[in-house]
Amino acid sequence: MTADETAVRETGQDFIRDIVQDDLQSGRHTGVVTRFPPEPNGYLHIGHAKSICLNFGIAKEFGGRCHLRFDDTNPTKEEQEYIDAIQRDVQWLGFDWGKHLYHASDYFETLYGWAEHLIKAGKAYVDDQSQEEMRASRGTLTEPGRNSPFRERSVEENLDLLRRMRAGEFPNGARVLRAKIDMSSGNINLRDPVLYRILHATHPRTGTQWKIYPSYDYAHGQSDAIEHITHSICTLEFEDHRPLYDWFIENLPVPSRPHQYEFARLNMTHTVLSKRVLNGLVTGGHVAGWDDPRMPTIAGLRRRGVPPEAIRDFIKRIGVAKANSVVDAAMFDFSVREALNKTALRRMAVLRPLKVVIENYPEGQVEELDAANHPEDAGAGSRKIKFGREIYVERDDFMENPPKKFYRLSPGKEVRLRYAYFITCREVIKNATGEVVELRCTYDPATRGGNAPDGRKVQATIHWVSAAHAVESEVRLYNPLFANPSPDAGNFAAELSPTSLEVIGDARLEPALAESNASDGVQFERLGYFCRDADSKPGRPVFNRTVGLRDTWAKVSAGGKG
RNA sequence: UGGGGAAUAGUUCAACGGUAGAACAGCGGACUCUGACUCCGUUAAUCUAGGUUCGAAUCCUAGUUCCCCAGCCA
Repeated sequence: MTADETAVRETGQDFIRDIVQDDLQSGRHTGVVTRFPPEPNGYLHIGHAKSICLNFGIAKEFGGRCHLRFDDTNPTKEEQEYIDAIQRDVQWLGFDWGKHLYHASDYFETLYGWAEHLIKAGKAYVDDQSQEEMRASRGTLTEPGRNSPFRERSVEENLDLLRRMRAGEFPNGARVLRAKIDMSSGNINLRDPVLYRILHATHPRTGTQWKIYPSYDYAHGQSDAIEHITHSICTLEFEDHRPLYDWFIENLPVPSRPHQYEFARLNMTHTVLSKRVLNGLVTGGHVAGWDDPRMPTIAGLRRRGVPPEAIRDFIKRIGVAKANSVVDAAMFDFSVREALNKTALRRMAVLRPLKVVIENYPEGQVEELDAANHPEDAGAGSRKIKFGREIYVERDDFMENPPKKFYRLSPGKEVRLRYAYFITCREVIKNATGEVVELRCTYDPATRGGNAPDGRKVQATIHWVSAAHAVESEVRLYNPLFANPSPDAGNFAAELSPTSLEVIGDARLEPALAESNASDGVQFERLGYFCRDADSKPGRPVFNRTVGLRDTWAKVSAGGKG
């Protein structure tokens, strides 16, 4: 290998980019054209994001282009709603197909013409066998299939039959057009695959114009060729379709010679990335819709507050290879936190309020304190927060009988109220059942703003909101849909986690949060990243937890090592 | 008993015959007006057995394990 080649190699990040690079370098292609080819039969999910980032990413990196092409060859499953949602999601992810929006249905006439071409070449025939007969004669994984009794029809008869199929003369399932390849092939895809089936259905784009529809295998590669796709990138399960892909390309007068490459699809712990299951979750009412924030759909992640750059970063981190794998969901959370940490403004919110009365603070007095919007970014500015005699703190930030490593509030202990004062817990008030309902504390006026002139330190800083000014809010805490890291997709309903959604009805927010209208993520200090949900009503905002902050204390306390 | 693929730290990827490296997770520490962030340190891997070679994760042979394929779905 020359030094020059070594230098080039270093920019390759995965085996597909290596192939693209080699093809460009060797002159096999002068430019790169890829495509993202969704079937509009469901919403896009994080697994599709991998393919989207790969296809659009490669096009961008190598100065080529990427088409968005709907693989709309099965009108019984496809809907306009999905077509619209897919475009919205790809755009939101940050990719632009420009004017290159296509549909396999754009090529129906050309594909049909090529079907007649195959018949005339003696390479396709109309089969009258029933579905059951075809299955029976296809053979098994270990036994070869048998030729159809209709395999040797004349060109004239085949042409006539195909034309009558197109004209709608036959009912669904009566006949199919098959390629004449090899019924004894070890590769079942080559045992005379179906090219066209009769489907009396309404297509979102072509309406009732067509009575026959091409199969995936017959449509996909030819669509690639028509669009001059150079690298047709798909997932592993299509690996043994490649010989068929190539067979069509070699036997048809196509305008270009695309090549198919396969990579391993994404799998993640605690979720299921299968359109069938996701569809089942929606139609079965297990979730609130395709954009339920617990869903791994792009729409769901967006509603949960995940920024598109976090998804792109995650996809970049997991890489591309041919080995099946399951990515730890913690890796996704990391990308989300990393993206949000940079941009999310800091705010204070108390999820589970515990009232605190500051006994030595003048009754009726209110003052304004400065709070940074982003401690690591002075450019984000600051805001005023109101402080008064009665405040709320987080119930989790108080323990009557704390273990040794509990730094927060407990009887006699002094802590800092973020951006405000040091307070010391003097008294614990309980109700009849023994539940702590209020804390009586004192504050040190000299610590205004959060620093003690005498230099004394406190172990903890806790968040708070002014009771008189706080806005009551609903906060939705999301946890994985499946507690099981590898749920059984075949039995997904039984696998659903009962704690995937926890709704808090009486959270208290600092007023600045009620004013926020944008969907930008905010950090509730010490709690996590949240975003305002569209269900918000005037005076009663609703927030979704996008992801919690890393919580070392939770780990320590859960381990009983306190 | 068919065809097509894949095996490297707990996880996901690198290493393209020449020192097995990163990220996430874990563990320990520093810093801190977020038990966050950041920083530092650290645990931890080539499926097995042969062979070729000065040298093998990489090449060869034989195994093992896992995944995909028998839709008129994609």
